[in-house]
Amino acid sequence: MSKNKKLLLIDGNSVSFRAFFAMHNVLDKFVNGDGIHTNALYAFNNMLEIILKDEKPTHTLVAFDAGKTTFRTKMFDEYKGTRDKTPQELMEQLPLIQEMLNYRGIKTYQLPDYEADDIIGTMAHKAQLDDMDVTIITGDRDLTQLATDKITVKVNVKGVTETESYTPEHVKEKLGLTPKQIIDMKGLMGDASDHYPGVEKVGEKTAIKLLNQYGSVEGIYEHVDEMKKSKLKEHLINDKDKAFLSKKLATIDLDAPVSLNLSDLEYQGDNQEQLLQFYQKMNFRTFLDRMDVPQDSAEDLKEIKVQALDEAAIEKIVQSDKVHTLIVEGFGNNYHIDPIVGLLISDGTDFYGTVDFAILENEKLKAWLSDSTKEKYLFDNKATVALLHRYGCDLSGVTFDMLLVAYLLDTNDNKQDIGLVAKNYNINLPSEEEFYGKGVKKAVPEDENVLLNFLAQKAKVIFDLKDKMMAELKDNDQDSLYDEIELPLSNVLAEMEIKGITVEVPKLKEMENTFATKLSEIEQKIYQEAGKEFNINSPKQLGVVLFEDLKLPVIKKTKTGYSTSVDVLEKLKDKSPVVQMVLDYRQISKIQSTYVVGLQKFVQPDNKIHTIYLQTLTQTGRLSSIEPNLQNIPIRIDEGKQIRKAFVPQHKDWEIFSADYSQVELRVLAHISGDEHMQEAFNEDYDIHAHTAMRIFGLDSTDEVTPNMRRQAKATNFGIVYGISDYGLSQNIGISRKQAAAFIESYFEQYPGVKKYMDDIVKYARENGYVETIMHRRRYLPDIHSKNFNVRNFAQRTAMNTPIQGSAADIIKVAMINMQKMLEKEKLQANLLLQVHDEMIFEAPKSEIPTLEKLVPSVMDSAVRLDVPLKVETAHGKTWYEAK
DNA sequence: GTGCTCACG
DNA sequence: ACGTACGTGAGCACC
Repeated sequence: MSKNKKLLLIDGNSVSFRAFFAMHNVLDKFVNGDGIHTNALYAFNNMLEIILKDEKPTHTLVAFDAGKTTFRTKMFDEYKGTRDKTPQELMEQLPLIQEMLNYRGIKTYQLPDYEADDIIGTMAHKAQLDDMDVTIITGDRDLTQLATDKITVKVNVKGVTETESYTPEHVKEKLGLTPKQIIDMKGLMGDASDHYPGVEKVGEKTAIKLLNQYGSVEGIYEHVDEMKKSKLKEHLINDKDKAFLSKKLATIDLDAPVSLNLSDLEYQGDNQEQLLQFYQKMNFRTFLDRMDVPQDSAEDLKEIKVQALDEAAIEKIVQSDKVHTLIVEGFGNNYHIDPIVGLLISDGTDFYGTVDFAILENEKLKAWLSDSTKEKYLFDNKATVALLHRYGCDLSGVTFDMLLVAYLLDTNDNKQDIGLVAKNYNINLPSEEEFYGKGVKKAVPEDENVLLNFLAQKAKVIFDLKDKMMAELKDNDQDSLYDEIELPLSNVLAEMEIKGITVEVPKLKEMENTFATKLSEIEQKIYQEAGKEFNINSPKQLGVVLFEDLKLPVIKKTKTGYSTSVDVLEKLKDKSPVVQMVLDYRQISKIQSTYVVGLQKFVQPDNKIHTIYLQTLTQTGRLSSIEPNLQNIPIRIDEGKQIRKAFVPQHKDWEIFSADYSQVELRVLAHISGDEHMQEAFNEDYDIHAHTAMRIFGLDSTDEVTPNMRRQAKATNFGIVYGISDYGLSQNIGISRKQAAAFIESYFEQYPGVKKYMDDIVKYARENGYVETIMHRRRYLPDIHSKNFNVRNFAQRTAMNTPIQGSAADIIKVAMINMQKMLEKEKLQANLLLQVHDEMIFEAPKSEIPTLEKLVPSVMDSAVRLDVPLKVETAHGKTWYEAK
């Protein structure tokens, strides 16, 4: 009857579930005035707005599951038996979601004894008979069996705002099956998450193969007798009943006793008034903003009156006892060189701003900035300190750095953007990109009032969110991580960056010439061998030469062609002389472009490189270093290591001094796992890798350990820290997967505490949604609940690794802060210049080296108290090269 | 802008 | 059966 009618069907339970876990990391931020969590509600509504806009349905229905028992549990009482309980924080939101849907003019429905799937199947079927187009939105793939020419099934991917569309063509492309055959596939393979069995040893691959041959479960069993004798045939025969039962369980009912007519589903559109009240009750600012209704002006950020930051204003500021928020706005991402564009100071009531930096020469303002009794809030202390330093100002008295707090609360808030943080709290402040534009359009607004108003908005947001964020920090037991580690560290890092490390450019120039000659030599040889000239740096062109012209065997492929990575080339070394040449070329070319040439671009007129440490980026709590990255200067191969000869102390008669923690991650593991054998090894200061080798190879003494055994044990220790898999270990040390699995088993037998830690931490992550370090640094792991095997496994390995890597990061951060204090206290001239995850690099007068050799290890090994000792090794020399 | 490769811990 | 080591940044080719 109607070509242009369109029905939108949503699986309420599965989408709510996904919405909940997609925003699980912000669970505590989304709480309304009544203490009810609203994260799933928020994400669900966000998705709904996008879907309604895209689909423009005329009819809508959201189906929910009615209860625990269904006709399926009657057929098979373990159906969905082992499924985790729905979290309480989600349970309380389900009625709210239904309420909101009502206000949005969308019908909701549930039916005793039936799942949402069956309601959707039935209504989709009805609508199809009526010639309507149907779109189904769901969080899980079970519904894809419903796809037809008229019915499209869209499955949420990555959260809920993106979907993957399943049409019959798409199913064919992905699986090589028709949608209906998905039921047969599930019958054969079963479903782990719904907890019903299929045929033993039959997974997706086998199921698809069988169905391509025989069409359906019925078809398979008609021909099962004709199959060749095989394990598969045996399993099929043994599990015939299971296959048919599972197929039934997997089949969505298209004729459930649903008491709805299509006309009941007509989309009504929003009830503005009720929806408005509802959003207000839920504190949904973003949605209120979109509703285009007048708002409470007290909360409105749109216009803030900014007064001039002049001498009169400064007088008021310095006289005041109030806390002030300070915005020093840089433009560009390198605050060591890019310009400052604006300055704003506010006590929350008055906002004083200027774009004229002569004001920073004002002595009263200078004194106020450096006065530690004058309390200040800001966003990004390190950047602010660095910017002000360039104008001869010191900064002190900062107690709230919103950047650091946001990152500690959730390591995913690592975009260094105040607008993005504000959005997490439902406050509509433009992001840097939204305000300044991006790409070629990126620019400071011509009208300075526009800019100052933006800065005022930032200041206001900082005031508005400070209490809430600090309270969250306390709830998470992270206040001392912030007060005692991250905030003091930001000052230490600022000092290190500002100080910079001296580089001898002539030394780099000299290397550049040497390597250039070497490169062109190898280049010519490669061309000769290959019989043609080509770009060796192009993996594509290189692939053609190696695998087509020279016909070398293809070991690995990438998405786009042949892989030419080191591990592939290593295996092809003896097949053709050109392979070794390419390896040599690659090595030198990397050193040349990234380091010899690359680093020179960063040397400033003071002959120094000033890197930027990102303190709020990594998921584990480590630092990272950019522009340039000084944490990956070559050391493993000698040609590369030469680069370090260009890094020198800033004065004659000074030296570079370095100190690193020995096996800090394994010591952390020994501590947090409490494993007796591993702790003993460290307490007795044994060679840990040899000791591990002795244990896993069942030897009586470390004297029997061969170098190869030690090497393998070392790799296993690393693997353990990374959240081991037999495959990963086998690849790394070139043994079979079986052998690797045996190593791991033996390892866990010898170190049962480690095994227990691995099991417990994954369980902890599942129950709490996050893991934490010894200093309570948190990392949320929503993927721990993923249905996807790979995604879930990755999250599990992360759960194992993060507390280890993160605690090691905590430890060195404490050591850096203590070290800086100690240098000051002892009035040493030595400067802390660099940090490379487990080591600190200093420059110091030669005369101070003996002092440092005692002092630095003692500060580092006493940074925290673990159940095993920390061990520190030091070295020094004229250049960084010699300090190792 | 994305993918590949490779430098570090 | 699935396809894997953990955490980063930068240069180059190619679209």
